[in-house]
Amino acid sequence: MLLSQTGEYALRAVLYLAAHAGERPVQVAEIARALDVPQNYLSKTLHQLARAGVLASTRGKSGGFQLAVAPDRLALARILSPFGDIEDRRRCLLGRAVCSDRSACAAHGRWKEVAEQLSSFFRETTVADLQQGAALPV
Amino acid sequence: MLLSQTGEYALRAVLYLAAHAGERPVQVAEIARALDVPQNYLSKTLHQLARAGVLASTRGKSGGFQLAVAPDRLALARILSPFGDIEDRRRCLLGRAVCSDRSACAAHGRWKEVAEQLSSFFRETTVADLQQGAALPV
DNA sequence: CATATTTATCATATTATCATGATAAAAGCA
DNA sequence: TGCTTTTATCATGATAATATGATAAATATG
Repeated sequence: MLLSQTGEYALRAVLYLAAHAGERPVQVAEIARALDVPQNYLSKTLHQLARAGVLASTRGKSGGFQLAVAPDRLALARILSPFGDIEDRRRCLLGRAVCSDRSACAAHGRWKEVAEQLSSFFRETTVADLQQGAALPV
Repeated sequence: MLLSQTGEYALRAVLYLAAHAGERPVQVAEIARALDVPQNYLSKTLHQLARAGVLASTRGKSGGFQLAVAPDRLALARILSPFGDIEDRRRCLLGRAVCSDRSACAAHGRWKEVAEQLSSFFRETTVADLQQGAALPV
C-alpha cells in the first residue's frame, strides 16, 4: 500500500480522535478496539505522535490521548512524518540521489508533476478537510 | 521511497536494456555493473521479468536478457506488476477493503483524484516515453 | 497513603524485504 | 564429447517493519 502500515494506523487513529474530540482523553484500548488494530503497537505509535506534538497524552486514571493541534491546522503530512513517509516519496522515481530539472533522470520530466500532486495532497489536506467527507466509519 | 527497491531495480534494468537494445542479449553482469546493483539479486529480478513476458532470456555463451516487448508498448505498470506495486497503491488510503464513491472512507473524496493520477502515470507511461527524456544516465 | 488505571518502555517474536554464495542446468563451441 | 559461459535455482543470512507480552512509571481517586 502507499502508506506504511504504521502510517495508516496513525492516520486512522488521529481521525478517530478528531471525530471523538471532547473534554476527556480517549484511551488506547478504545481506539485499538474501534480501529481493530493491535493495542500495544498502536500505543507505541500514539506515543510517537505525542512526542511529535500531534497528540497530547495524559497518564493514570481517566488518562489517554487527545489532539494537540486544531484539526484545521493539522496537515496529513505532519501526522505521517514521524513514520518516514511523504518527503521520501517525492524523491526520484529511479532512486537517484539528485534529480532535478537541471540534473534529471529519464523519468523526471513526466514524474515530477505526479510527485508534486502527491506531495501537496499530504501537505495541504488537513484533518478538518477529511472530517467533512466522513459520514462513514474510518 | 515510492517503489520497492526491487521495483526500482527492475525499472532501471529495463531502461538500460531499452537503451542498449541490439541484436545480442545483454548479460546480467554488465547490467549489474552499470546500475551498481547486486548481481545475484538482479539476476532473480530479471528472471521474474522474463517469466512475466517483459524480457526474453537466453542461456549459455552469448546469452543474456533482451526486451520481449517493443518499448512503445511496454507500460511501466507492466514492469512493476510482478513486484506487487501499483495496483496495490491505488487502494484506499485508510486501508479499507472496499472504498468507492458509494462506500467511501473519510479520505476518498479528496484522495481519489490523486490516486487516479498516480495509477494512470504507471499505466500510460511507456519505456519509449522515458527514453526520450533520457539523455542522462539512468 | 494505597490502589486501580493508564501510558511508557523494554524484551522478544514474527514476517517480509533485500542480499549473498553456491550449485544446477542449459547452450554454444572447440 | 567436454569445456566454458551464462541463466536458473536453492539455501541461507541480514535487516527493517510489524507485532506481542511483560513490566515500570505516573496519576487520579477513595
